[in-house]
Amino acid sequence: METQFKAIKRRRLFQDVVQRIQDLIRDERLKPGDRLPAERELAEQLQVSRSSLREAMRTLELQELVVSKPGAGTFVRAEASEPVNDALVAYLSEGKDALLDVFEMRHILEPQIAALAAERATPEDIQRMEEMLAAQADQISRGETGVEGDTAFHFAMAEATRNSALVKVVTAVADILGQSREQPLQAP
Amino acid sequence: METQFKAIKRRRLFQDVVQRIQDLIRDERLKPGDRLPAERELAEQLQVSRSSLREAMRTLELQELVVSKPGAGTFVRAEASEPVNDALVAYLSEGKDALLDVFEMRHILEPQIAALAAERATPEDIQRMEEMLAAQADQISRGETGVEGDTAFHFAMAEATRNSALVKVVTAVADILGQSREQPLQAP
DNA sequence: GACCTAAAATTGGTCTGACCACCTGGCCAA
DNA sequence: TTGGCCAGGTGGTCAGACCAATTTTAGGTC
Repeated sequence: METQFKAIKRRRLFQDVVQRIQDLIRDERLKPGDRLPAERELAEQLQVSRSSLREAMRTLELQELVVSKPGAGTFVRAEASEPVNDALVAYLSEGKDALLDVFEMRHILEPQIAALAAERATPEDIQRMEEMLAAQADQISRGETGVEGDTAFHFAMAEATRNSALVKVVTAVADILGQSREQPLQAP
Repeated sequence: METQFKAIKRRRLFQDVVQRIQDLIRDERLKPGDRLPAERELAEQLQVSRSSLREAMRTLELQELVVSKPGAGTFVRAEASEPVNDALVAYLSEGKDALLDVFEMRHILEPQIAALAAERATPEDIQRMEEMLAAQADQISRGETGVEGDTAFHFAMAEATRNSALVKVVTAVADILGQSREQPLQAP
């Protein structure tokens, strides 16, 4: 009989440090552009050696959360959201039929988001969405496709849900679909 | 007078080491499961200090190319079939109430995914999902939470939709929610 | 005061050597 | 065969040092 043992995963010091600093950034106690304390000082504050702290820094740097500059210091990265969003876009665009899949995902999300948005939208949200729709109608009347307006409307609706995760995904999806329209011709 | 500046990009030592080992793995001179030379030895071979080598290891580990086991050694990772996109996970985890938002997104996706899966699932898919459910029930009967089984079931269902985008998002969501259970206590 | 320059202080990058906890494998006794 | 014990190897962590790039500061000039 096999009893099941919880896999004891060894926790390394630098991982705790990474977590700690990630939290500080997420909670916006560290804002983009801020300089972290010097390695020696930070190591002492966190009660770890500089070696461990530096291994944590390499991790954070690879996650594009911070950037180290010799002689200057280590800084919280300024443009966090946009480039990371690029990564999401690239990731979701990978693979065969990715475009169709993304389109389908949007189709799935759309009604649910609309429902959520309807629950939570403030008058301001509604006004914004109406503006988006008006802008879209305007675009179409000018003979354009109205794609930009459509994208903006979906984005506004996602924001009205007050759900950051949905906003991120919708943004990425809109990006991908928008991109695909702009470059209809592709490699064989 | 033309002074031409060669684009000086500051290159750090550990980055060279990373490159070197990446190449070895790509060229299959290092195959999955292989053990790398010990840190002390490898450092001497590459003519760098152990500190720099270790920073390189953290990078390779974050790229999921190798894994270090205390007392045992560092091994080339068996290729992960569906590598979890850390960037996506980190991105969706950003911000206030991110966890709640992610949870809500899963709640939104769930019924839709189930519907899609129901349409497209093959007998094999169904069998797999049944196995997942059985495993989950088994876990619960042993007094566990059944979380792993639950996660696996959702993943199987997402795969049954044949939609790669959904699989990716569901995987990331499961990862985030799973992570949050493992680390309940945090910094003050 | 404004402006430039060079020394001093600060900071990340690297190195060295050491100690610890853990894993492995071989040896030996029960 | 089984189980315990021990030595060697390995990753994890630490402390202190030096180097190179950068920032800050202190003088000095106009």
